[in-house]
Amino acid sequence: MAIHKKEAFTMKEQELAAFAKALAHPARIAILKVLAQHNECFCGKIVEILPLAQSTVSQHLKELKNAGLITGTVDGPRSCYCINWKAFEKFMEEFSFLFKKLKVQHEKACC
Amino acid sequence: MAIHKKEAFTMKEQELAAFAKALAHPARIAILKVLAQHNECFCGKIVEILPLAQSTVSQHLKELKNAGLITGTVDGPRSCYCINWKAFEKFMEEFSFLFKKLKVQHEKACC
DNA sequence: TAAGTTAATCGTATATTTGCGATATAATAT
DNA sequence: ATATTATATCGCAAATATACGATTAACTTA
Repeated sequence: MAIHKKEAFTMKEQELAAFAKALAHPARIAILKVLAQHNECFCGKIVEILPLAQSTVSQHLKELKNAGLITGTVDGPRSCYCINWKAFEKFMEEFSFLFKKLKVQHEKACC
Repeated sequence: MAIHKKEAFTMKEQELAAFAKALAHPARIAILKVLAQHNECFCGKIVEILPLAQSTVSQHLKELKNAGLITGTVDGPRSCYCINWKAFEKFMEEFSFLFKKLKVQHEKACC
């Protein structure tokens, strides 16, 4: 492909795509579930529950963190991860807004 | 990586991830916008608007179609693509449901 | 200080995605 | 029948993503 063309699209399109990408792997959705269900949400707990190696879980956590969906704070030798509900909600709203906007545009264009 | 472990997760997790994946590229979000804004939504129109080669657009359309987000019907020498609003709405609802479920679980776990 | 625990990072292998030109296919128009 | 048009598919190159073992870093405990 040579060069990625993501920068050719609008910031909003890129943002939405990045959010969707963070959720685009079942492991990351499963991790969010674990984080929601357990209050003390450190990496080892997730490794215990999911069928993935520690390094793999750590990598998925990093991606969720980069996307802003979770926060990670150092807690002694551990890292405590939590869902960033505000960011999560914001993204959900933006997707819902996109969907509604598309519907309105479609109605204008064809009906 | 040797082996993908997607099959180790629940069907629902895989479904949601697959939907997110379809939206995980700005080009595909841009394509959905074009489809919503134009009533006659064939491939050439999209190629005209987006800074991508025809084969690339065709590939993105294929992925959106595989994810069930759009339908494509042959219309003479062209293919007419339309957003599958029902499927789109269903997925939006499932994501919104996931989000709400996570919040409820989190409240039970920590408050 | 030494040993143990936890998680991040590195290195590597493999799979998938992205992108495009070229070609093939299918319908239309001349 | 031939040329034209529109799109799908093929083949390739390069970038990314996924997965894991090994190592490193950082903190805790004995």
